[in-house]
Amino acid sequence: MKLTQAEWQIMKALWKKHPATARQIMTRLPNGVSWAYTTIKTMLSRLVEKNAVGEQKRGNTSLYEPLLSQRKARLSAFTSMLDQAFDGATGPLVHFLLEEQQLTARQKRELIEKLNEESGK
Amino acid sequence: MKLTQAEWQIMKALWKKHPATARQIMTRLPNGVSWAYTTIKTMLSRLVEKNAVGEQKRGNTSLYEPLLSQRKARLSAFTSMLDQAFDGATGPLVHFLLEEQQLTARQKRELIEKLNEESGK
DNA sequence: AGAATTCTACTACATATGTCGAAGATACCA
DNA sequence: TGGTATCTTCGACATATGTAGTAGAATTCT
Repeated sequence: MKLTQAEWQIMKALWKKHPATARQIMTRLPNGVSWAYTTIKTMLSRLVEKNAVGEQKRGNTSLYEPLLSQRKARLSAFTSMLDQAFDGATGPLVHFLLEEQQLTARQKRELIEKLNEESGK
Repeated sequence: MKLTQAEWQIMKALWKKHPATARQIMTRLPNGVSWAYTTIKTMLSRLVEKNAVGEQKRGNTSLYEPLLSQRKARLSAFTSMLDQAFDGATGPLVHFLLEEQQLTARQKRELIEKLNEESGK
């Protein structure tokens, strides 16, 4: 389930708290993003189509709920980036993470800790 | 410089060896991908537009050359994924990498080694 | 009840992306 | 030198994506 950029915005707002109305989602969008109400409705419809979001009506208003978890969305974003740019190989990615200073010293330390924890169990 | 999926295919073929003609690129595409010659030309034109690829004519034939390095392309793919799906925070990504078994035991070991090397210097 | 507000369902439209085909210019081979 | 293969340039078309307007139904306020 690959989300587009705009869809990510909607999903993030929805993951924060749900179920939620389109109106609520609108208020939760990041500052830079100011979409028309109908734009949000359109995005939601498309997400419902894709089964990434569920919709139930309460009165004349729709309540939306994520069907796609953030974890899965992330996994999908990650693996598709990995396939695309690193031919699916985590090896080069790891190399890249280290070489490109994508990790701060602190993160590296934490990473080491976690890795050690894991190898310990 | 964000590349689309199709553009990645072309770039990968071009990175392998360059300069290269459209025809050569065609033969280097992965097995699954069998685009018409003109499709490849179209992709190349668009990449030239974007300054990701340079073009020089030799006779009536164009020679193409990457202007965008694989490193930069990867960096861009990575950071845009990171921004999109992990709000730009490597912390959650690292967590994710470990939790989701995205790394094999061997990779984790290597990672530890590298991290240690680094912290040592 | 009538007006104002808010929703939904549709439609629309621009730009991006994936994929070519056609037509004319070039190059190469018998 | 004529034919055949190959290139290039343009244009085209479908689907995806971003963004929103309109019209009519439902709800709410006064």
